[in-house]
Amino acid sequence: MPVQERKQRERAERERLIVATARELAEQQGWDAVTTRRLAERIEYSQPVLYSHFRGKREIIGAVALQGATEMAAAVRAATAAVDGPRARVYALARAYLDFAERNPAVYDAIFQLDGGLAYAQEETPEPLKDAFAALLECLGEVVEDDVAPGLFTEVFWASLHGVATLTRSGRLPPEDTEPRVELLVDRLAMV
Amino acid sequence: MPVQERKQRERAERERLIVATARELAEQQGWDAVTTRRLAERIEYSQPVLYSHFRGKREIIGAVALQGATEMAAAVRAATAAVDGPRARVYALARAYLDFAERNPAVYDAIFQLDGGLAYAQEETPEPLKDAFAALLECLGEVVEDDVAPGLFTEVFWASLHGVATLTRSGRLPPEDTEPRVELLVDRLAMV
DNA sequence: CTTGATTGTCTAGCGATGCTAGGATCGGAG
DNA sequence: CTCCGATCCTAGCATCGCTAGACAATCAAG
Repeated sequence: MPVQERKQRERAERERLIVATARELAEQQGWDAVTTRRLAERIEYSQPVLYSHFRGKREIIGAVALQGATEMAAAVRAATAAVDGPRARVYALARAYLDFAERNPAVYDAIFQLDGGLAYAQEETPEPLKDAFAALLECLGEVVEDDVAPGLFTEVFWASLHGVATLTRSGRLPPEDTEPRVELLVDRLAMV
Repeated sequence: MPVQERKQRERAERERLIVATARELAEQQGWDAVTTRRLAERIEYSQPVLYSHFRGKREIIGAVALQGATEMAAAVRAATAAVDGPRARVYALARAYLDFAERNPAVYDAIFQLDGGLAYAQEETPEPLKDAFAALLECLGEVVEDDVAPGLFTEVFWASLHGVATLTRSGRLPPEDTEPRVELLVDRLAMV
């Protein structure tokens, strides 16, 4: 009975469309503009269809976050893989992280600021989130001394980048000096 | 004609009441629960009265932010004043900052996360915000080498604390290890 | 003391929001 | 051909931020 399979395929396809459209709309006009009505209109279905895929707006944000986390992990790995030397890799990581945040502000918010109903820092944390953290740890583990736990070091480094990213984007830090900030951060935190 | 003065006093008093009530409600149930209706009900006036004091909800958040920034500056100065040694002062500052964020999450959000319509990092930035930054700078300027600008250093240190504070409170960092994170941060960033 | 205007406050309502109930419509199975 | 179940939509609920316009209280002038 391949008819059911086709329906399942179409359903999965529509779900991807919802997530992609929500993401697009959020990047264009911010998450506040992502209303269930507008979203439904853009995918050319009625509102209740959204609720047959997701429990609510939160879960849609969560879906965008998972997609974004996967991309961010890939971006970080790509940026660090091409670089020689642990310290230089950390620089590349920091720049790639902030670059991702700047280029995909809505996705970054979905992952790190908004409530997408996801579990963080737990066993049941979704794989993409774990993997994004792992991508950071792979690189940062190389520049941590023996007496410091790599996980702890990664958390601190990540938090610092997160602070720079969010404060800059909300206008609380002047954007011009991002580069020297990153240099200072890497110089001090990464002690080979 | 002291009757007008009395009215002005009463008006100012009511404005304080609005800000205090908004803050209280936000700390109790989160900023989402601070609706104009609920707020009006609590101060025992009708909704439009709020709009005779503030342009809208944003400005109310902004007012809470300014009040909070003043308190935070005082908290930081009080925590650092009682400590001997520049490095120990930096520890005290970091703990005081994170403590303030944990004890006043809604106020912290008003200052550093939400949009209160305030200008940051500019000339027309309100005095309380400038002063809060100044409070950090006073302490951190003591542990910065000559070849690093104190302002830049303060920004980076602040951003790192902000990252730890926000990621912890949103459940993205496990709260148990905050203490070692702060130690690592201070050890690395503050190089006497 | 009585006007008239100004100031202050409230009731009621607008256009949105997230979300849901209940009816219509369409397809495959007997 | 008829039924039944899945699928989708219209319509609506409660709530949101915000505002217009009516009403009442207060004050200066006659």
